[in-house]
Amino acid sequence: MFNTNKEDLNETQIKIMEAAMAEFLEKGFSGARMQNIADNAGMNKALLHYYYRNKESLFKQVFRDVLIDMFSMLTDIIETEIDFESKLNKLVKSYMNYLIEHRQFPLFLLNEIYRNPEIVDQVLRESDVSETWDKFYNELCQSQKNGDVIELNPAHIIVTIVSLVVFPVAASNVITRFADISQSEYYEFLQERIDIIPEFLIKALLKK
Amino acid sequence: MFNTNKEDLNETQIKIMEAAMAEFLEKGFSGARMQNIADNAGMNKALLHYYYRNKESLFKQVFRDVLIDMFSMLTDIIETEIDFESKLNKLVKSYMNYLIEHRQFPLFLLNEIYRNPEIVDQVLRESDVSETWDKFYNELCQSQKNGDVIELNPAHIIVTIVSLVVFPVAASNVITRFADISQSEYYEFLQERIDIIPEFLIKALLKK
DNA sequence: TTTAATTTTGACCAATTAGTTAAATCAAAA
DNA sequence: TTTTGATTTAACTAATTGGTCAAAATTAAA
Repeated sequence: MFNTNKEDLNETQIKIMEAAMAEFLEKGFSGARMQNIADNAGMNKALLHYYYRNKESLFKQVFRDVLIDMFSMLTDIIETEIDFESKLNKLVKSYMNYLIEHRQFPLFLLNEIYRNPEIVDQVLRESDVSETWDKFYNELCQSQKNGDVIELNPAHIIVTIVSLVVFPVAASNVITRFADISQSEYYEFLQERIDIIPEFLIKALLKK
Repeated sequence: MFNTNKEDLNETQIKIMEAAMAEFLEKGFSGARMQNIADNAGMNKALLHYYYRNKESLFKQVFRDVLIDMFSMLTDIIETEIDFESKLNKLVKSYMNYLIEHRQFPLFLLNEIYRNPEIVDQVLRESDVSETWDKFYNELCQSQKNGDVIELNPAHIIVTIVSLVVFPVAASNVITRFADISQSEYYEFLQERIDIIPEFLIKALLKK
């Protein structure tokens, strides 16, 4: 998929990547400051530019890493050969769990892809994300032909699934503020959803 | 709700607000440039500061306007007295239509509230957004008591509805890139969803 | 041990950017 | 017409920020 081997990064590079990821996730590309990254990595700013030509290349690397991380587990599940209902159930549960542990990822991706399409396009093209989705798409079509899944443009079904899984995490800050609840209360709420959503989807999408 | 009367803005202020909104929606707070705003408003940068103390106050005004716009129509519909199914149907359809015409709004709000909670908090508190949601929440509870709506924590129902309505718009750039389709193809797709989603929700949430 | 290459640093630079100031212009009132 | 206050501008400032460079420190090789 990508030719980034985390193994052949030295200690300095790892510290840079950790600090850079924290900074970019929190502030986004335009809000992030190279000086902050250097400080939090415990080093001189010039050393950042020694390892990464400029802010953009450092950002690209972070973006790559986030994208890989977000889709590798997804790919693993989609590749396994089980019936559609089980796969849907496992996919949704695993992914919701994953997103709850990486709450910053969805909004980061949504945002940077919106604001920086050029930077991001090439990274996206290098990945095999779309192939993975193709496989799921085809299995969905097959399940529809088998009469297991309701008749509805499969693209709509996929967007429905993704919406229900991703949005509550991407919008967690907005929701906690609007509903005036604490982060931990909302965390509990999301935990509940891990059981509710697969059930909801299976009821709504599968013919019984 | 807010005491901003668009009527008592002079021509200059209107030009500023239009240019500022375009800039902030496209680039976000940290990516936006006062110079760009001045240029696109066809004026000197100092004039910006004559009307708005600083970038932050200008941004707040834009944020306010977006928030008001996004929730005023919502409020109108929620306030009308019709049965729950009709209200849900109308709410979802109107709002999806609205969002398709204002695609930049959802991601803008998600993002700025995440990155700038302080700036945004006071604007949020001034609004009566939460009251509006309370009314909908109560009507939902009532419909559950009447046996019209399935038993499920109403908060989960509301988040489910909002996810399905908002996410496909907020993520439109990501989805068009991942699915490798054009903006206009996705626009068609969203138009289809305006009929699909209310139907889907009513089937999933209402007892028949 | 000496030499060469790599890694790290402090000090600096150039460009950008938000914000200021004082003067000029304009409109309305006296 | 003159004066007064509001509006607009050009030129400027101070601070921030991404990026550079030459030298120092460290590590690896000879």
